[in-house]
Amino acid sequence: MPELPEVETVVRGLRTVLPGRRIVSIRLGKTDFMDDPAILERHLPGQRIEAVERYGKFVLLRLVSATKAHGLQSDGRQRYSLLVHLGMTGNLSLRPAAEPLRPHTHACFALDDGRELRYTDPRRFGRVALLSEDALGSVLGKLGLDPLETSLADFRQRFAGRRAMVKALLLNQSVLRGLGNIYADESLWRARIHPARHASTLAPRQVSLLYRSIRRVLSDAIRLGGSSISDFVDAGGLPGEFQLRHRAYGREGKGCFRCGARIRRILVAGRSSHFCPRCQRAPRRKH
DNA sequence: CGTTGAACCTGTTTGC
DNA sequence: TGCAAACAGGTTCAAC
Repeated sequence: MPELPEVETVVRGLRTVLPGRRIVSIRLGKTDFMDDPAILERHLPGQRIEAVERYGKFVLLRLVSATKAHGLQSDGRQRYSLLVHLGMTGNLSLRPAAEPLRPHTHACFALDDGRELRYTDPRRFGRVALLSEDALGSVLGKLGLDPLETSLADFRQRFAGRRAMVKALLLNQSVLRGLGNIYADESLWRARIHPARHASTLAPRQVSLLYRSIRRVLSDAIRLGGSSISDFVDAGGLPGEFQLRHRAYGREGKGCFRCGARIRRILVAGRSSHFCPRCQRAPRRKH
């Protein structure tokens, strides 16, 4: 579910409500996917949410201790950020505190306005962590470029000399941050590049087409509120609409929107990869 | 470096 | 119908 456009959609929804709110108490369910639940319980109550940000596929709540009169950590205590990764099935939503919990709700953060920020995640592939500035920096520092905030020149540089298959590179968060299986396939379809092409064999023209395709696909998807394949909903519970615009992902056996050939699905980099065998020519086999 | 497969965990869909 | 296998938006680690 959650790739860059879905996470951005969630963040935008949270941003309309959370900044300025104080976390008054928390309740945790299963905690095996959290870095350190005890730290959450000890330090989260009493924090005020200053800002909501997205970094790649991570949601970031910037916090400041609400016990101090002016919000500045004048006592020299650490500033914390709550880091949330939605994994495959994670969901953040804002609900009235009195509303019954949905199944698989593993964290409830009660706010000072009577609402709760709730984290739900059936598979528990997500991540929840309360991190100091330093710890946060070391997590985010491993990530690559944000495709929407990157120049063509920098994008090129990231691909230069890489022999890996282009699909593997697009999914690698230390190269680009935010793409996942859906948007990698959609971008490659748009750029007419086969997922198993080795990056170093792409012509400069193709690299720039890929760059533009990624940005177009991601910004269109953000505009439509992300893709809802089976269960993605935004912070208010509404589904996205970009799944109606998918051209490759999930369309195995159906006609290519450009040429009519049947979309195929193969395994590349260990992931299902959907592509048009006519528009996206297979790389010449090295012998 | 790059690739592959397994692992983490639960729910849904597909196939015999 | 029923049950097992396959599959799912992600990431990490070991082994080669």
